[in-house]
Amino acid sequence: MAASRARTPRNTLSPELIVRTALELMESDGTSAFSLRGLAAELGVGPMALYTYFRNKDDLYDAVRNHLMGLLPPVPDGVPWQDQVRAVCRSLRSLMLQHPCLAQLLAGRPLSGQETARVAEGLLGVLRSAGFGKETAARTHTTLFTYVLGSTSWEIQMAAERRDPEAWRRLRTTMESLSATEFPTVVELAPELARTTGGDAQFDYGLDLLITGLEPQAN
Amino acid sequence: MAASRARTPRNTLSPELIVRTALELMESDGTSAFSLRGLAAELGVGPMALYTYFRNKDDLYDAVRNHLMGLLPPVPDGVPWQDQVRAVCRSLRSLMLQHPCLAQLLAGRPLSGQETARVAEGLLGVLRSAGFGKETAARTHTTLFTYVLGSTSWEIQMAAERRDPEAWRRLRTTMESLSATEFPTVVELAPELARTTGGDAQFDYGLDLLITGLEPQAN
DNA sequence: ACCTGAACACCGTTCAAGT
DNA sequence: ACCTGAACACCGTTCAAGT
Repeated sequence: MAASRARTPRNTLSPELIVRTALELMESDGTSAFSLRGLAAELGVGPMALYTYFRNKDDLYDAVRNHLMGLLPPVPDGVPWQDQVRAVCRSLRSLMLQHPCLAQLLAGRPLSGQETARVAEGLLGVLRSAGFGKETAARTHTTLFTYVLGSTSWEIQMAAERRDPEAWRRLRTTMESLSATEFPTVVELAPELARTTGGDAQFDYGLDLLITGLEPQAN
Repeated sequence: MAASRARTPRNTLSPELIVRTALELMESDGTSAFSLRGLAAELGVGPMALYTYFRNKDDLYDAVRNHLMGLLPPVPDGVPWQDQVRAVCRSLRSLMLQHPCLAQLLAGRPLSGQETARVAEGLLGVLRSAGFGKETAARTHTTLFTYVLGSTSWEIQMAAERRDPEAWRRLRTTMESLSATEFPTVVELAPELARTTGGDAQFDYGLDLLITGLEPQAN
């Protein structure tokens, strides 16, 4: 909002500045409220100035996602493969929690860019070193990646819901209106369900289930 | 497209007709191309006619999701709990594959409606009968649900990518440009990775890992 | 190359009005 | 109640033009 009046002088724009500002905007106003026109206003330029650096909105989205994926830490060395897998999955999850727009950018856009390959490389390397076969390593990578994506996206979604009073009221209303004869188990487990929509313990529970299932596959 | 010229007479609209037409439109033209104005045109009415039945676009989205969730088959009886869990998860997955918009409707909208509770009831009932504790049953439900959501959304995304020539070309270019020294494992496992982005075998692999991990929890 | 300004073809939604 | 029509405040993107 700060610079939306002042005209930014020429040659001060750059891909990095645009990506950084886009990210800030997505985080302050929400991913769905993001627009190229709003970004241009924030940067103090006309909407068309952005087209010098990005071919279209999706191209910018890819750049933001690539930037975020570059922030992932390297895989830790010298620990059992189970802990390496845990570390990679937790890193991705906490990056998504820090930057909620990443959930939409990963799920809603086709794959591209070197940075996405870096996650795959880290995880696949761990699995291969642990003795997983080629096909099993690839399958395991997809399984772990989609588990992290799905569970963390859901967690972000539920957290957003809790902040939106209207959505939260509707959810409470639905839960309370559930007939105890038609939905006995949901009604009985309502408190437990409310407690297990997210958080580290919930994430680790599912992750440990997967890792336990994986152990026979290693040699 | 058929009725976009003719004026539909009064009192022929209904929530059911609107939801059904919306679903058809999302499946023929893609979820992202869907608009209230396009839906109204298809129904042969003005855009504002829809607001008699739905408070806004999100309200219509919820109705479409609720309609789809109502199509889920009941949990099979008289088989081991592992097979019941498998059946519930596979049902949800195949419903998502049949109606790709469901992925976006589940991930992008807050929870609401009785139909979403039906899935939870089915799965939680199975787990409780198998001897899972309250908290463990709730945790397991969230884990299984987010696994199905994440893996199937990813599969749908990858399938869409394969149909889009531009996206597909970019992905191939990225994969081929990966340096074999920086990304040795990704390059080595490229064929396996391409084969394991989706399909029944990939889905069941992850599901079986989870179920294997769950077995000690049952009594 | 870098950026502007006007214009096009869209959106969801509000408001006042008609039946 | 059911629906229309005009209007508002937006979009992403193209095109021609300026520096």
